[in-house]
Amino acid sequence: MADLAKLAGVSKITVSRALGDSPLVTSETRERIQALARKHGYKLNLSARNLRLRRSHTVAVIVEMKPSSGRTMWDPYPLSLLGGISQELTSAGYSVLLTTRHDAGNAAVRAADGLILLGQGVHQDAVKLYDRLGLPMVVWGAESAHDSHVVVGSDNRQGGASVAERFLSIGRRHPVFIGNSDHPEMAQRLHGFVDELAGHGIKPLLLRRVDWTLESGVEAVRSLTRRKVRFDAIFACSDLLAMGAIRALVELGFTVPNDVSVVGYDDTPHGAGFLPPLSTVRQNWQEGGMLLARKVLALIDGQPVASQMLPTNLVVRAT
Amino acid sequence: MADLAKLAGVSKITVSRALGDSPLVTSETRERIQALARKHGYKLNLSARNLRLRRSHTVAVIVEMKPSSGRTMWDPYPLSLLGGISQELTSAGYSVLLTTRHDAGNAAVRAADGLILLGQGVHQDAVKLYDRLGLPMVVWGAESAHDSHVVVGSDNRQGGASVAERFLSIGRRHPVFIGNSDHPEMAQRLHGFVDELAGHGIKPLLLRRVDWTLESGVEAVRSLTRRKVRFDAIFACSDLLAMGAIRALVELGFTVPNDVSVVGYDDTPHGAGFLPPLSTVRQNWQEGGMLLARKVLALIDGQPVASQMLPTNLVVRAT
DNA sequence: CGGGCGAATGTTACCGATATCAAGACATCG
DNA sequence: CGATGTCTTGATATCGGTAACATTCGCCCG
Repeated sequence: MADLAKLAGVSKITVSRALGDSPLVTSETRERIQALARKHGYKLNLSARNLRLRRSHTVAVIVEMKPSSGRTMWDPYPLSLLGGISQELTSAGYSVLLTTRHDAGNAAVRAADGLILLGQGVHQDAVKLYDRLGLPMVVWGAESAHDSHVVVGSDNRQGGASVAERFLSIGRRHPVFIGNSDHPEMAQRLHGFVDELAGHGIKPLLLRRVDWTLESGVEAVRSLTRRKVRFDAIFACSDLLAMGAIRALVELGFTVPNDVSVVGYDDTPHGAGFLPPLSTVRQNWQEGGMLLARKVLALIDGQPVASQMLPTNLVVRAT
Repeated sequence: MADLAKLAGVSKITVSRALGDSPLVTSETRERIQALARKHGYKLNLSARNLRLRRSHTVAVIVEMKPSSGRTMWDPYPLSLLGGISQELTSAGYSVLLTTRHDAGNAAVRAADGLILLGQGVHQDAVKLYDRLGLPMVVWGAESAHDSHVVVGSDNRQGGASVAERFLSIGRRHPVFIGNSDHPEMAQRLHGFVDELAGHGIKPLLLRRVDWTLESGVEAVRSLTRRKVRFDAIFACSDLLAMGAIRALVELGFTVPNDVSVVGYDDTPHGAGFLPPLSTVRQNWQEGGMLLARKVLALIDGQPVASQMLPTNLVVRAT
């Protein structure tokens, strides 16, 4: 910047102002200096600016990823969520710092202007951990009554309710829920499901499964038949679970959807390609990401921000 | 740091040295100062350090994402790749800056110490664009003879060849390839496939499909039967294509794998849950990510670095 | 006993930007 | 015509670290 100043025959500060589109400089000098900057490939030094401005223009996104192997990040938090976040933040001039949960104390994270937490649903303690940093923070997941974070998520309650509605409307009377009610988001799906059914005097069977894997779905259905339970509809908390369930059903001689209706959750492309094509509840992740980003930015800006749930919609395919 | 210095009764620089584990300070003072820092919750200011050190300790990861909607990032570049990158970089003290292709000129990207490009396979021009920044750069994808970037990818050639081998070993003689040979990675899968078959005097039918969607797979198979082509094996370049193909085959009255063998690519969890479970070629993304990270770090370090292809392996399931 | 050497710590300058306050040029006004 | 105000630009200090060079001190050795 000093060099540019010399070239333009002005002082450093004038260059700074010109490049920052400050109204304090004549439009003439501004343009002259900007042209000069372009010509010489001048690059602003972000560290210097951040140092002086005492902010980092960075939002840290903390993703829950089991480190090596295990559950990959395939299922619950697809990249489109990250895509939405990234798109929105960078277009606001912010950088996106990606970290996993395990470098919590990371200096770079602490230096961020704001935090977005993804996939912390299971670990409320993790949320508290980051809370201590005292940074503007937005969490993806389910809203819970007794804590005060800003939460963005899809309306899991409504998602569950819409499945119940569908089951009722096609005459199903013995529904089963497969999922993990300890997980806040899943618990809400369950609540929506149960409440809607309760309105019609029906109480679903709850089948608790911790894993979201295919095998888990298979096993769930097998256990149902082992216990000789009567059922005609399954609401699985993820597409993978649903696919596992269908697989087991077919193996056991049931037909889908004639004997048993099955609905999954997430609307993964692979679910759509399943045979038969899976009915499922869709969440709009891209938009969720954009919303998350906008909320942190608002918080950083000091504006009041409220939690928000995005609507979901039931995609009825062949199951 | 100045405050800490006052508290400890030493100078700033001694504090700096103590916290940086420099051998220039007595272990006694070092520990005293470190304890003091912990006690008072001292936080290093990264901007200041980066400014002084003239480096950002940051690697930018540039991801090809269609902005709004369209193909989400589900299919080709799963999060586990990012996970591997992030894990490796942060444990080396680096930050991961996530950006999409569309904020190319981004000041933060230019300030990074290194670049990792993901999903640029289709856009060789994008690679050149970033090349101009003159930063250490590593690209995920297929190695091509006529450019000089450091490339990490999975061995698509070998992947294709292994499918061919399998087809031959089970007596298939009329194989079809579905994919987009303009895409470098896919082209190599095709080459591996074709070369291996050629060794046995067989020439596969090439069915060019640009999209990696389910519908595209369906359509591909329909066009085959419309043209009354004889075929007994399909190698699809993605699991989704394969699932679409199978779906169409079943609709058209073929049985899989009796009439037609089908193999996909990527080993997605959903492919494994498909009915019937999909045979596919697996790539180890997590490891790919870690390798990418290690290579950029080595480049930043000034060490010589070579491209590297990771082995793939064929997972034979029911198709 | 003084010069020399090494270990521990300190002084000063600097990285590259921006905020604050000051100053010069020029127009307006009583 | 001098006072006042507006517009544009500049000098200086500062953000929080670290490198280079300087200093102090104790010890060894001839």
